[in-house]
Amino acid sequence: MKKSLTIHDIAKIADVSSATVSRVLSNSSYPVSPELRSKILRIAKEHNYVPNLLGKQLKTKTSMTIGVIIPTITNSFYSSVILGVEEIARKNNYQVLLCNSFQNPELEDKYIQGMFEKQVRGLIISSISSDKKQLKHFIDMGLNVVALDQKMDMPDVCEVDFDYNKGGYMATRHLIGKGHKHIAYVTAPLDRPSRLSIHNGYLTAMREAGLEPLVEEGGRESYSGTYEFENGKMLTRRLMNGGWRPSAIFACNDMTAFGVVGELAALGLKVPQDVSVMGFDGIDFGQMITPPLTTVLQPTYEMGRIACDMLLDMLLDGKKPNSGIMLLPELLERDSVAEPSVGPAAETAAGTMH
Amino acid sequence: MKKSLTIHDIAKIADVSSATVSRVLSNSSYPVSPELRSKILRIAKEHNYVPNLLGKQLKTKTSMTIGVIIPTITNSFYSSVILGVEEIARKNNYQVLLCNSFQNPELEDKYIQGMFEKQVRGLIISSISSDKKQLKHFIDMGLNVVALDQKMDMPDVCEVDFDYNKGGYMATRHLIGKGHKHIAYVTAPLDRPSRLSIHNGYLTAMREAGLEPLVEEGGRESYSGTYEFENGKMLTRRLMNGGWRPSAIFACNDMTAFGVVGELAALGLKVPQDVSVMGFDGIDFGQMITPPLTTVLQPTYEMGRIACDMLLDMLLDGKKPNSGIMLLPELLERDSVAEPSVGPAAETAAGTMH
DNA sequence: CTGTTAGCGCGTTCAC
DNA sequence: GTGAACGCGCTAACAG
Repeated sequence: MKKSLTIHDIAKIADVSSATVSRVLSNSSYPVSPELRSKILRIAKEHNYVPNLLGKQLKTKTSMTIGVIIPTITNSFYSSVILGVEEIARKNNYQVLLCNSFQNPELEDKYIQGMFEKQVRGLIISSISSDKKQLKHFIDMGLNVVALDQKMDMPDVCEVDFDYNKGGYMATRHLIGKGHKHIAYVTAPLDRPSRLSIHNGYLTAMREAGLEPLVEEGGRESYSGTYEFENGKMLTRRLMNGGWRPSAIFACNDMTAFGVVGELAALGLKVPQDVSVMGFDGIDFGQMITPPLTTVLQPTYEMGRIACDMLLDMLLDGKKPNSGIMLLPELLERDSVAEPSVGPAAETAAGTMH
Repeated sequence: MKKSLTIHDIAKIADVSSATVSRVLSNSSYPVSPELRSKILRIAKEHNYVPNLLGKQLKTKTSMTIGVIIPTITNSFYSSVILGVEEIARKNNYQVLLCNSFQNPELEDKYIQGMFEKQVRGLIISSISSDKKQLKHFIDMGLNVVALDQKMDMPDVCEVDFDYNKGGYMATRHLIGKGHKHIAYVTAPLDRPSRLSIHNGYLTAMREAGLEPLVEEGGRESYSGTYEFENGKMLTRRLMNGGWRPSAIFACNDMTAFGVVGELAALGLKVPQDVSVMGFDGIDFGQMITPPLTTVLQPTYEMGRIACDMLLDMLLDGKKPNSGIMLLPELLERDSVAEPSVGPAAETAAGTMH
């Protein structure tokens, strides 16, 4: 195993001081004569010089890396966000330290500590931890934080948010606009701000239209990877066995909507002829099922890019950008929503109007 | 912004030397009297001491972080692998630096260089770069590498492999066992070892059974996120317009299979009654479509865990484990494959036998 | 323009 | 059992 060179080795070979070598190799603006510069550059290249950033970082107190903490990378929402984060990071010569917290607060804290020890001073986090004490402490010590997806409500923490409320409202309005009156909402547990907001949007739209809402809420979630899907199936079964048969079902996310579609098929019901289905998220897989899923698009990649941009602004300029940003939803109209048929479901609906 | 303490600050407060503080706080085996030990521990805790790992790493020449380079995290195959990698890393107090190469060799090289500069000495990589010169150099300099998914054929590089060949063979055998004679294989470009292997397994099984193979190969791929799906659709269209109508279609991966299923539906054909479809990968979404996809399971999470274990072995013991490991495929029987019907497709098949 | 020197925070000899 | 002193690789102040 070959030993790697230091600036001192290069200095010795070039017969100059290590300071000069440093000035050249670190692209310092400090003046160095063209001859020496090219000579040092040549020698460094010849010997495959690779700088040891630890030395540099120790001195300059900057580790060119940012941390990202998310629940789990296998959720395509987050993997897409990360792709955006990494793109911006790369363009600024930063690297990304990835952590999956599984929504475990202790793990989350441990990760933050570990990153701070490595002198990471920029963090993008989708946090669930209710106890912000530790994070607060690190922020005092110089950590810059951008919150993603989940609100933090902390001073000095920038947020990249998405208008879940409006998304829920838009989706419901779309269904109403198609003529639906019996619109059910199926959701994972309403224990997170984002879910509550979508739910709220749904309720608002229903109320506005003078329609009676019907919400089915799932049980405690697990990280099986198919929880959402199973939840969608289960809630649909419950829904269709109830007396109040919806002509449209709105799901809190696309994976849950897949479950809804699957269960509807199992019950012999056609989408969208018999029942319309609306998702939320806009993941790629939505267009791969039959029929392609009508849904609300959440600009995940863009969220990642923006979050990283904000973080780098904080890191470089030391200035805190406008406290936050709110991204807007967009309706992705595909084929899983249609006007209610004049079948039994619609007739029941008409019946309730008298 | 508060300033963080160093061991010297702690030493001053405790009225001892920084050496003693270091010995206590770094869990050194060096003997220190119990009184001093507890005193130092107490003071460190009271003052929220957080070690600066850069100093430690500079001294000990070990950065407790491993690098992972993959084509793109949005591919659920890789995100699942990474989850496994990170779990093992975390249990060993390592952290993960994530890079998406988009199969761009220059980006790949740049990332490797960047990591090496940060003193990362362990790398898990799914490389596409044909020019291994740079990597070879870094290995000489002390980089430990585990290749994932893509063979590297380099000495000193451990491989975690999957028996794609056998997987392709098993899938085809399964179809044959169900009574299919007209089995087509649709695939993304055969430009990667893994794809060639699956293809090979298919050919072998067909040849053994005295059946005529039919392969449809897609055009150059992009990273649109839905390339595989579109490719599956396109190839299916081409296939069903041809004279030789298959009773079963085997796709090189699940996403492509989704495209096959979707296009078949668009053509008015039912799966599996009219045409059977077999996927490859075993991603979670496979069970979320209708009908649930029969496929070959690739133990991605396990691959990640094993790769990371191997890497840590190399890193800690300095020893190179047995050069590689090969994971075996498993058939995941769901509902997209059935016996061929006695419809037109089967009759045509029978016809060719005479 | 160039070199000398002094740390960054930590671990580790080597004396005591 | 403890402390003083040195150095990991690099940058930045200062002097020339």
